[in-house]
Amino acid sequence: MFSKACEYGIKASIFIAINSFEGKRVSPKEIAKEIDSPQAFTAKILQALVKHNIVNSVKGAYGGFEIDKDKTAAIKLHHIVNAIDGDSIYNGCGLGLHECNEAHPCPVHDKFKSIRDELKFMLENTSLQELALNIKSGISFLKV
Amino acid sequence: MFSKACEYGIKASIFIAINSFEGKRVSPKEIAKEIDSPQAFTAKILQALVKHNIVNSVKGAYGGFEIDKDKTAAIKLHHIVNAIDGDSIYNGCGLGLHECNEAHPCPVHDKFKSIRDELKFMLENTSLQELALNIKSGISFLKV
DNA sequence: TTTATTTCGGATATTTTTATCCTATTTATT
DNA sequence: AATAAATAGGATAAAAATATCCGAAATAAA
Repeated sequence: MFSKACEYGIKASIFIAINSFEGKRVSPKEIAKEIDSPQAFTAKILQALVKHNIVNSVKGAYGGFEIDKDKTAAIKLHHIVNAIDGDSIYNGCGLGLHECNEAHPCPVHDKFKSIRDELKFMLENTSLQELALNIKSGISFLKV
Repeated sequence: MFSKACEYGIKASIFIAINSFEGKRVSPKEIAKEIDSPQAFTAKILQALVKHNIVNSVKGAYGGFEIDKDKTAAIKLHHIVNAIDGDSIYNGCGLGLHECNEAHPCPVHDKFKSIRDELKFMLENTSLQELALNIKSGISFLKV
């Protein structure tokens, strides 16, 4: 579904959000430990998230990664997914046709339509805030 | 969503089915041309489909690949997808957790639930026969 | 039995994804 | 100004996915 990079990116964003609620910045090391991912690779993904203005980074001593508290409700899953994997999951053709639409559909175009739409809706309407709150309250988990 | 190999496998199966309706066997060369895929790689995928009893192969002169006419209605997309990609698309965790279920859900477990279920249902209830008939009648397309 | 045709399957190559390492740069503190 | 602590980013490595090549084996027809 998602690439590894994207999975790490989503989980990292959630962990950063949780800490930002409490005014804490976190390092790639802490993040990687908490989401069970390779540290250096995670750092690279964080760079991408910073470039896409999803995550904010502060260099130097006492620096780290953070997310503006007031932005977590506005940041939706699709922002993160788009930044890392692009939009092909819900916009691309299920069978890889270059041109696939109502007028020229691939064999599974119609079968996939509602699935793709539901996926897109979910990604566009799920906020980082709610995911972070669910982790915080022990409703869901970032690893194992 | 699916791997390239799986995309090719689905399209190849459809093309073979169409030809089998007319009692014709097809070669990797014809298949690759018709579904716009690399020939040798497609041949490898066909071997996998043969091993999984989805496609039948006949060696030697006048040989080629075919699918038992009477099996196309029973062959569902999930048979092909499972043979090539496994079941992780609809059974695996969306964020790659090793253990992800109602009791220990990942952050998107619930959000994905209906999407995964719908995808699974679709794959289990879409037959090769209907996909092949749609291609045959010009309703859908295998390439471009 | 020979020949032509065709799939099978092992070896290899290429590309993409995933992952690691090291140095440069930035910044707060002393 | 010096130092220590961080991220940034380029170079490289490893693994997986995608793709190609070629000889072996099987089979129908001549």
